[in-house]
Amino acid sequence: MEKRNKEGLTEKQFLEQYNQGDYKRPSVTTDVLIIGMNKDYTKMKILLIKRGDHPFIDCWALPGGFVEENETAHQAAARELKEETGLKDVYLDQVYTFTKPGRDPRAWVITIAYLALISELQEVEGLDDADDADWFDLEFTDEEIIISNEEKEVKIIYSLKKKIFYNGVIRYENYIPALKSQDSLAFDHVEIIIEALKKLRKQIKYSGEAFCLVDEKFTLPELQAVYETVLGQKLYKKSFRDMISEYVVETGDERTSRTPKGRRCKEYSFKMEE
Amino acid sequence: MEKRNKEGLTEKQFLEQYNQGDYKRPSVTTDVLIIGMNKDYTKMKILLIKRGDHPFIDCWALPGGFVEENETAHQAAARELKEETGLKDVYLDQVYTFTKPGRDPRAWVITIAYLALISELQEVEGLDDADDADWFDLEFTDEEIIISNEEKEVKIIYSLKKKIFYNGVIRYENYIPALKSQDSLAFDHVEIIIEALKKLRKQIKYSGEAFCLVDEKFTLPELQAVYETVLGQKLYKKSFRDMISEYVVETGDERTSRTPKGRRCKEYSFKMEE
DNA sequence: ATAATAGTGTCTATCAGACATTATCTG
DNA sequence: CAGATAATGTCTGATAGACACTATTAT
Repeated sequence: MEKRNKEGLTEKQFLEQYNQGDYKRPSVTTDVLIIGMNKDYTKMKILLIKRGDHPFIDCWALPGGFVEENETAHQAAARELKEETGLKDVYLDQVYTFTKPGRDPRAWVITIAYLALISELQEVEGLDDADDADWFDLEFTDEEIIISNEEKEVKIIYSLKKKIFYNGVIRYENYIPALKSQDSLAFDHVEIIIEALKKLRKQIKYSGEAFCLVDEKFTLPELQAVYETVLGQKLYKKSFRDMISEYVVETGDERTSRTPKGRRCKEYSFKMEE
Repeated sequence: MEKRNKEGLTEKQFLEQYNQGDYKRPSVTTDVLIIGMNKDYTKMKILLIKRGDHPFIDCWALPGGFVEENETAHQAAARELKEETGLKDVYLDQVYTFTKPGRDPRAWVITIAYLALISELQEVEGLDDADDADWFDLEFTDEEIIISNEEKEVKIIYSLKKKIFYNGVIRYENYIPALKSQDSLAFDHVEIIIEALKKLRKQIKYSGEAFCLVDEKFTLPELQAVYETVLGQKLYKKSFRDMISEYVVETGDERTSRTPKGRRCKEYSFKMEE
């Protein structure tokens, strides 16, 4: 015996007569922060595309696109990642959903931000509505965030100010960015980058995110360089090696590290457990 | 000199002629998992409402509602929380955005899930499209998740199976729920509860979420009971007290703990730093 | 009075932080 | 050969885990 609602309709009847009403609906996009390392692991690289149309024409922005009805946001982000870099099956994680009214001057648009980590920078070029696409150096300290590409003579700088706010009785510190350069990022994309980096830094010590940023085979100086670059601080070599020793295994080979003054040393790979 | 796009339009002209196109857009809702503790801190309580219409008629669901154009999702969640419990200025945190196609049989709906923590259970009643609203006991172990209300004779049980999957080279364990009881939750709300609890458990040790679940003034046995109930495991008293000692301060008073066989002991409050 | 809880003391194992030492490689 | 990096040993301090002990309180 099927249940009926107050109007006496079965679920099937209800769904047939259902109409979505005239609630206003937002467009939903995903924006993807794609992070890789430069050749010697001293800097993070992020992929940006240059906008070819209003709004924020000529500004650099995170790659992104609309979520379609028959896919998850994760799939949309993976599709975007693949379109831009050709990569698939890489680390891709939901970061935060940004919903501030007015964040897109065209219309009501919310975006689900994703973080992708890749071990090798791919050649990229502008597509679709993008005039250009390229890898940028990313520096993130307590004082500022610098996104630059020397070749293209672009240097985007935001100064950061810590602001304390409360969630219930819990105290948080948040970075408030303020543009310092001529060049700027489109939309609220600085905030997306900040949130994604905060999350990456929080997780890299206890999850294995760093392993997504090195090659399949790596040396310990390389792996340590990745940790140090992402965290923005030096680590003690011995402590670092103790910490990661249970997650790595020697390949048996030796080679020269890609780190700045790297010399010949043992090569490792990620230890798959059980 | 204002920038013009390829059609020769200024930004102002562009925005005037812009139309959102016929991309299909989803409805966007927030669902809020509101967690409190029972009187003796031995169980978590969550607020559910009983659906009065299709789909999932007569099923219990998380309170939630549409995000409106002039507000953030956080504000929408706070509004929902206030409508249901009358509470404001409590802990409220974004958990995850759920976007699986078909998660709502009526239409394309994505939901931004929030977690709210409160220190005192409020009287609730059904409103709007809800026939009823009430607090449920929540038990969450590695094997199953049980949501029950004796008075209403409702007992919802999902068994949990751990599934391993990979994100890049990183290995994750996830719970896959399977309904075991007659009663069930609406939509994908079990998954929301699972995600929110996972996040709460991860954070409670290193952030101060537990302080949002006790009264302003509390005893250490009470605070420890909250940790143990949320984490689903016993903690050593001495280690626990060492761990939290820097975050609490004696009020000078003494009183009887609300824990099961609690006796008279010192009362504390949360230490606001600097 | 009894039994359980509240509150501390102590010991151990672990681990990050901090140097130091030796071996090895690059230029 | 010189001067770095690679790899490892050792010491210290902080801390979670694990017991044990005393004092206090509810019944």
